[in-house]
Amino acid sequence: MHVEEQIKVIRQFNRDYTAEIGLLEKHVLNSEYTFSETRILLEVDRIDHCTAKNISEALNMDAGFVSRTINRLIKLNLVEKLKSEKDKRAFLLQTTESGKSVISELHKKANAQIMHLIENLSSEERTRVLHSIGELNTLILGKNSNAPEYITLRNELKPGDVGQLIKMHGELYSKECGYNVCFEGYVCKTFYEAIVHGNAKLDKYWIAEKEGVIIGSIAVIAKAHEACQLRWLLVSPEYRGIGLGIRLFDEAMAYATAGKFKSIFLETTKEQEKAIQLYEKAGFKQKSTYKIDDWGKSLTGLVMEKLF
Amino acid sequence: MHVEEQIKVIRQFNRDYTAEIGLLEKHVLNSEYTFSETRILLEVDRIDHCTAKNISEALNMDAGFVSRTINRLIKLNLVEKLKSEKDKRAFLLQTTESGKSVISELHKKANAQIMHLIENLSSEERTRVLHSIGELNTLILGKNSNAPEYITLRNELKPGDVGQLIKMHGELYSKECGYNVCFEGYVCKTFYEAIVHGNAKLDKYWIAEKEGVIIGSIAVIAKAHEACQLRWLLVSPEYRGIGLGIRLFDEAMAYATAGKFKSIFLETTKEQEKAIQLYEKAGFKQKSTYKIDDWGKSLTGLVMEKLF
DNA sequence: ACTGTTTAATTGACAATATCAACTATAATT
DNA sequence: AATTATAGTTGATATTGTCAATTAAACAGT
Repeated sequence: MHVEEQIKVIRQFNRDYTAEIGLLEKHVLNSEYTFSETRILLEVDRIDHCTAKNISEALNMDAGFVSRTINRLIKLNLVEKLKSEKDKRAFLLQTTESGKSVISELHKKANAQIMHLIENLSSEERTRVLHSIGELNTLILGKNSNAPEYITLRNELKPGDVGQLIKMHGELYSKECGYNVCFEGYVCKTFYEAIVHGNAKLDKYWIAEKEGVIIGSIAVIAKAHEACQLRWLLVSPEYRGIGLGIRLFDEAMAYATAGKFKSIFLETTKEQEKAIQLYEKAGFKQKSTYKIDDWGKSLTGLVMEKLF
Repeated sequence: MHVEEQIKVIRQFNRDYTAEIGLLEKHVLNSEYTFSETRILLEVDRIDHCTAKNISEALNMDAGFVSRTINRLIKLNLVEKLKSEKDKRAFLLQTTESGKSVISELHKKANAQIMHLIENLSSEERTRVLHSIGELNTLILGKNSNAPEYITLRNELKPGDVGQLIKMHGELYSKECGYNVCFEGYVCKTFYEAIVHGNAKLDKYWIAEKEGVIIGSIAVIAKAHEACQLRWLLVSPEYRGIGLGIRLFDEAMAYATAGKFKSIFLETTKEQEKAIQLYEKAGFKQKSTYKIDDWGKSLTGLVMEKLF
């Protein structure tokens, strides 16, 4: 799609979305108070130690208009002014009890509106909505919410997970290492063997998710002679540098060393210097190497092992 | 995430997004004409055989206000009224030459604004933006733009495609047929064999995409004795019923019968009655069956063949 | 063809919101 | 202490939103 087309699509969306949200807002704010009165009331409640300045900035409103409207709200007994100790020019604003009850009604109404918007969506579709919102938040609004607390780990594989992990491997190693589609085919083989011929009781997978989207993975797969293999350690580029890789690695190693296995090994390539450093720091030793020639460039495969 | 949290996230996004777009609009419409004048002018231009009624509906404006504003635009020589032949109460509105040039400037400004918004994004990130917008368009705004003209077919496999196709197979057959993760593992094997051990010259893949997102697939894979196998026919549920499956199938069959092969076969299960009908209509005959027991339920595999 | 009912557009009156500039009291800076 | 900046207020005015009444044409039913 050309840039011109992209811009057209975005502009159309902006028109439609703001129209839709505008309608919702209109309905919600359509109370016995005026539109601006309610907006300001909500803002006074939202902001702690709120001043008139805060409001005119937050809502992009003229200071004079805000001043007048606040004084109207005070007459209506929804808001009260407290003297600010720090700055005798300014007042601290807060909602009265009666204001709070008005607000609570408004929030109920607004929540009901949004609920109505998504009530016919399946939980899977709601996840898609939230993911898309997260994408636009980061990409368009420049808001990052990669806080670790939103990232969850789970152990069961859901339908589609395997494909998603293969996809991520394919895309990532193509972009960062220049591997071709043969590599992705090879990853398919590793998953096929683990899923279809693996040991359901001993094999363990960790999927790191944010808002329902996979952003990282690792697994411990049982092998002969009480050994196990560490596989598919992966963290999406956008989520690196927040300790997610270490977290996944630690989880996997904790399980591997918990008594069920006597050793662990992994396969990587000489290229992955940073990863090799991590593995060596954790006690892995380089054991053997082999040639890889069909991933688009000549590589040296590396087997690393740690005995418990 | 709880529904309450989801609603909170959505409401926050709505506030932020409308604020952002509002700012853009403000900047764009900040010309020598008033906000409403420009909005109405743009609408007159956008709508063919436009009447005042159309505008007050499209922009959700009071009919009286629209009437006054249009008459002002006429005085400014940006818009002109033509008598409507059909309805002598109404007038047809259209922009004058001078109106058109004003509009063209506005569009330039608006496009530049959006360009500015996305100029620092990589093409991959822009695709993510458009995909998210598409998602919100369907899920929130209820807009379906599944018109066939937006769907493109391509033949090369890009990094991540294989994983995405496996993911789609895993999710789809889990949802629609109740297959377990073993099925997804089996799909991995089929891709592994085709990608790593396939015949790059004879094998051919078709990927159906919409806005950069895969929505369907099919492939013809060369086999021994000048036979070939039809594989991975898949159409996302949201895009069924628009002939995409047939389109993919026809493409694949056209290639298979073009001289390079003497026969084609495919594997499916007895369960897939609709698909089997399609294949039989195209001349495939049921050839043999086999048992499948590890996909979460007992199934009868079916091989179908067509000789050319 | 006549009648009552809608409908597109207009107009008047007025309310709500937006914008600007002037002004007061206080804070911050030098 | 003088200057400059800031929070809030007030007045004037422009723009936008809302409602009800009016006109002329269209429409539906008899």
